[in-house]
Amino acid sequence: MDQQKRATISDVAKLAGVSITTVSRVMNKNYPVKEATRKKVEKAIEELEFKPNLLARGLIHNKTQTICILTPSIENLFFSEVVKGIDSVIKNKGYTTFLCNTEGDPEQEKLMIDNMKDRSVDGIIAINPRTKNIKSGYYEGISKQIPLVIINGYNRGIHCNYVLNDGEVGTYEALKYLYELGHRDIVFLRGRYSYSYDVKEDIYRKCCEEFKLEFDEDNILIIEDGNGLEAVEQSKAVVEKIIRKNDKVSCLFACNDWMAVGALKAAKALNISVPEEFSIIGFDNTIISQITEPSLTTVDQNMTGLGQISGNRICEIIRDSDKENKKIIIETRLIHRDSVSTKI
Amino acid sequence: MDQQKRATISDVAKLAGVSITTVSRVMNKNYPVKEATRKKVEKAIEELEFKPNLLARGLIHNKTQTICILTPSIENLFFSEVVKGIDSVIKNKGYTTFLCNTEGDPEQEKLMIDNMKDRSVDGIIAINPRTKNIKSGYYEGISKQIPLVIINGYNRGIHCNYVLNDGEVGTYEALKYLYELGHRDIVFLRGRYSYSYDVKEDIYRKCCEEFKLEFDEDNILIIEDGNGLEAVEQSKAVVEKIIRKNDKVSCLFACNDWMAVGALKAAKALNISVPEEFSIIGFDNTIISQITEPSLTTVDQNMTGLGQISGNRICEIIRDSDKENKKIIIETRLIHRDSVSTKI
DNA sequence: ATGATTTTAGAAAACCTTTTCTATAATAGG
DNA sequence: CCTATTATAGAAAAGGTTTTCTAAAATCAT
Repeated sequence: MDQQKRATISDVAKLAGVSITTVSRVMNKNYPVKEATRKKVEKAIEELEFKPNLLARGLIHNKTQTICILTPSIENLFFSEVVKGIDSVIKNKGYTTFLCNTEGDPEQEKLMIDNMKDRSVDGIIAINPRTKNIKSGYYEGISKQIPLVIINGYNRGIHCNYVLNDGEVGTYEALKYLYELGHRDIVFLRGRYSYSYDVKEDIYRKCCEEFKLEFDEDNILIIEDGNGLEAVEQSKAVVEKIIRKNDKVSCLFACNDWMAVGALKAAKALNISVPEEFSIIGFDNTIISQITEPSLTTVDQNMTGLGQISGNRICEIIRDSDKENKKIIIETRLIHRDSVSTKI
Repeated sequence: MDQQKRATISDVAKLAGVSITTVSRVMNKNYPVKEATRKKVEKAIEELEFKPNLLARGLIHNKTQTICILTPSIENLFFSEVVKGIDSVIKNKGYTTFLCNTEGDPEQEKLMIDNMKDRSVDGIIAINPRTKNIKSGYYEGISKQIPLVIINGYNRGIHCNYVLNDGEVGTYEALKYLYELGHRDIVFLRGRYSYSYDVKEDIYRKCCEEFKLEFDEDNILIIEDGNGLEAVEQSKAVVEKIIRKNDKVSCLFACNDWMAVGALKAAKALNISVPEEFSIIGFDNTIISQITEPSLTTVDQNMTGLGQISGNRICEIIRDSDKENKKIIIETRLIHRDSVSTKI
């Protein structure tokens, strides 16, 4: 490797016949320099292709123009869409992103944040961080040391900067929609381990009351893994079972699109047509909801927007350090596609 | 923000009553230190929760324990799967990843690499970089300055470290499979701008000769955007057109799963059943191939493996700098699902 | 022309480590 | 007991920048 040594500021100074101080001033335009001197220096900079060493700069300012994105799994459509949103805005502000995959492990989450502190990142955006670390106050502590934005991890009483989508309203509207189409026996399908599922189940229970539906605990289906093909398989299994068991059920609300796909596959396996005989609503509006046959009616979370807003927010926090914490809520929106029809 | 100042090495030295040199030696264990002194120092380190500043360290060694992953679009399933693979191996070797989204723009690609050089990353992994930058020799130049691995961008005569999947064999096997099932009029569907599509088209043309198929230039379909919903829409349009126009065609080979989904949708729109009346083979074996109805027969690229091998390779290159370039080829594998049947 | 003020530029300290070189203390060998 | 060697520790330089403080040069007012 012919690592031809990069020119340093003193190389430039020597070539231009000035001091390094002057070169620095020409680079940063933060102090007047006589026109003639500037020209000389600029010529030398050009000639040597001088680019300042960002590590040295970071060492002085204790700023690195880097932001860390913490995610449970980058290969999940939901997260990668959010990451894209974040990246698209902070890039324009001169930041570069460190990506940390925690694999959903609370301990790794902490280790990685430690690592990021050691690397002097300017801010951290944690996407769906583990509830455990939020509730324990860990994040609240971090938030006092370093600019932090938490996406989808709001906990009452824990003071941090949050950006989250309104899962409550989204769920309510989806359920109400089913109700208004005449459905009375609605299956609710969720994963076991996420705060967002708890919130949705809560709304489901409230809706049953509000709409005076005959509540049946068995209509709440729980699977273990909430994402990916595992979620599809598991959902398929439990949905097949409930349909076989209870022929009154005419529709299903799934906490995310994966689960909805599983439901779709269950219906297909039982030779039940969607949406004519069975309606399905998903959540997230990931790209898969447009690929299934029929396409999925689902609740849009505006994931890119979630990312963009978080990106802007972290920059704000970095800029004027100690403003008070904020909780920013992104609206959801029911997307009508082909997996829902009126109750016959 | 109560950025309580982190302890520095000299704080530790002062507290322990030794020189900073000694503290450094205790930290790095690269020089003998008397047991009693070590104890004192270790106690001080613990007490002050001292963690060395990685920027300062990087400045000296010109190593930062960071690796840059360059990708056209992280929200694309294919890329995010590869990223996950890379991340999983380099994490264990103490590296942290910078993520750069180029949005497929050759100029951004170069800017970001510049940025990464300024940040003194230890190595760069470029996933599906733009052909233009490879052919122009740009990457060959970079490769001489900094450890570099190119995933899926092999170009004969351009000397770099490559990791790639065997698109040629994968394509050949898929086409041969269709041929052996009795298909004689095979549509080929590709995107415009990627080298990997060129490779596949090449094989397609060779297969037509080898299998003595009646070659028809019109059976090569080209769409503009190769990925995501755009690819689905565009594919649907062109496939509908070709089926309408030429009723002999009985099957289609798509250069990736998105395009295959588009073909699936086209068939659906024309009320042609897959696979009974029309067979479709995709490429990549992304998760969507298991979600479509029917599920897609496709060529598996082992994306996680691609990532893992690239991660290991970059570490090797970083370690012993100037070994010769290597080209590592990952095998592909035809995955049989439900979108292909014998020609009736 | 002289002194006061403003421009412009450089020297040196600072940021936090690592590493080389030097010096002292401890041990061994005679 | 004295010298030669080894074990241990510190001072200082280096890495590349920014910034403060000081000094010289140029401008202005009188």
